[in-house]
Amino acid sequence: MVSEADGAPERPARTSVWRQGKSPGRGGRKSERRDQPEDRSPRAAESPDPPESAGPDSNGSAEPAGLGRDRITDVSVRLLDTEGLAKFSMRRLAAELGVTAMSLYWYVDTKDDLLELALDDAFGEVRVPDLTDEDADWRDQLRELAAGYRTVLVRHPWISPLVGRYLNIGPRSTVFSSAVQGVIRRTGLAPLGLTGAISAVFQFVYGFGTIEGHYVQRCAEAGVSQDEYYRRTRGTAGDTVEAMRQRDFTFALDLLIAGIEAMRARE
Amino acid sequence: MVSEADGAPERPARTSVWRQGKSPGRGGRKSERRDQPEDRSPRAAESPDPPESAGPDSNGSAEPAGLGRDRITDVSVRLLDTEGLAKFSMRRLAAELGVTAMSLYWYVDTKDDLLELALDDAFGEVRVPDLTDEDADWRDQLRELAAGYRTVLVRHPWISPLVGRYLNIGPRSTVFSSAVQGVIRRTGLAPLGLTGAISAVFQFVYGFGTIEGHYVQRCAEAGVSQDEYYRRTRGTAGDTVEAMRQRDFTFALDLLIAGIEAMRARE
DNA sequence: ACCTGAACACCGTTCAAGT
DNA sequence: ACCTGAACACCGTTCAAGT
Repeated sequence: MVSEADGAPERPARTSVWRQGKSPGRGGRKSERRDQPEDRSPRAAESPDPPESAGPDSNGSAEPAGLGRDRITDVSVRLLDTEGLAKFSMRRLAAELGVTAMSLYWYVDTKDDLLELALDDAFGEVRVPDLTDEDADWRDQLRELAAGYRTVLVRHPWISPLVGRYLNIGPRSTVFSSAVQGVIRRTGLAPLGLTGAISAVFQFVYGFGTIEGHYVQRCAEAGVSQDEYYRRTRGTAGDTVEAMRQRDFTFALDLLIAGIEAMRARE
Repeated sequence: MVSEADGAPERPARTSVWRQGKSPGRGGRKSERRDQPEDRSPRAAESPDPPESAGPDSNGSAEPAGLGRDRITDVSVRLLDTEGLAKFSMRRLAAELGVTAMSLYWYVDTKDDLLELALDDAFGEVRVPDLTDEDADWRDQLRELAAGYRTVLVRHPWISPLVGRYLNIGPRSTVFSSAVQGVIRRTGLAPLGLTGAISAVFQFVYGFGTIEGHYVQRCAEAGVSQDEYYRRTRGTAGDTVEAMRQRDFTFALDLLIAGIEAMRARE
């Protein structure tokens, strides 16, 4: 929502994963895909849906060491972290879970749905500032949110290409997006400038975190420190990579904040 | 270089495609991959390399309607535009060229190399301003370059995920990067702020163009206008999507320029 | 010099079937 | 309710061989 990149999805983005809180959903045998909003009610199909045996909250301690959507999502995130998006496959994940690939399709309609779940989990890691605190400086809150987003992008490099692939309307993504809007609203910019300012700031953080994560990953794969890698590709040494990067990030964020203040004063 | 997104490459980024101007390169039977810079001189292998029969400039009109790296690259770009990155395969491309997939490997070592070539071609479409013109306002030149980058990102949505995948040191990419640096240098910012300012501006444009391209693509796939799509997903109508977007882009760019001026005055 | 056929080790997903 | 085996239609890439 805030920024994105493309991995060229095969089918138009849908929102099906989020149709029901977290209960595993049947795929429906024929996968009738329509873009009409609300074309299938939560459990309207002809098949006998699960009777929700453990009461309204389906994840007590009742999960009998089985799969479950939560466990599948957790292991997906771990696998994506360690092996990367390119090597992530349903078969590989299933093997990790000690099960065949086809079992996964009971909990998830497609691989894309699974990735949406993992992505939303990752967004849950971004700490959001308390927007009801009227004494807090919006600049500090903006810096906190930007830093948090950057950190997550670097910690989970696979999220960058996914951010643009889906609509990102999962619960945790929504919390993040709302926080972004909330912080920018506190700047005192005129309403017409809000979305532009959101773009300016968070597209920047997205791009910055994306290269940074990529760089870190490349170094790890090459078995080389960031400074060593830099020395090899750029030649000149001098400062440490992390120091240069932190300086650039801070400078750019200060630039954006100064820009916001200038625009606010302009109207 | 200026910004990137990740499609999770399988192997560490190399620079092999650019080792020789544009002559097709043999793969080398065993593909000895080392990261040492300059570990293989242009033509030092044991295999008998092509004798460059048509003189130093290999592409006169001597291409006998065969493949050739240029034609392969051109068709790749066209295919990527029409069918997207996900559906782009060596087999599909070969079919388009009326040849088997394996033929391509005579001209290109890997699919990644091919994508690097296509990406560089796309960067060649960005018009760069005349940086030697001292009378020109850097703000105008910045706006021109930003608009050009945005346009290319939207016209070729597949480049977004590739920008981060490779080093982008092809000839056309290099021209673009140099122009970016040149424009920012003209702002009068102190040297330490230059890279940060480049980040702020071009990561923003990258992110902005990426969502925009994605949105356009999604609408096209759904066979629906942008405004119709917006109405369906957001509900409220009012302004046209293109108008809102242009307003946001302009506002954000103005914000960034104001930010640059503020930072310049600060030192 | 250029191109191919056959093969290897993978994919995501469906379907009918098991318990 | 949950899981599987077999199958379909794909991948990128290698290798030995053709002309």
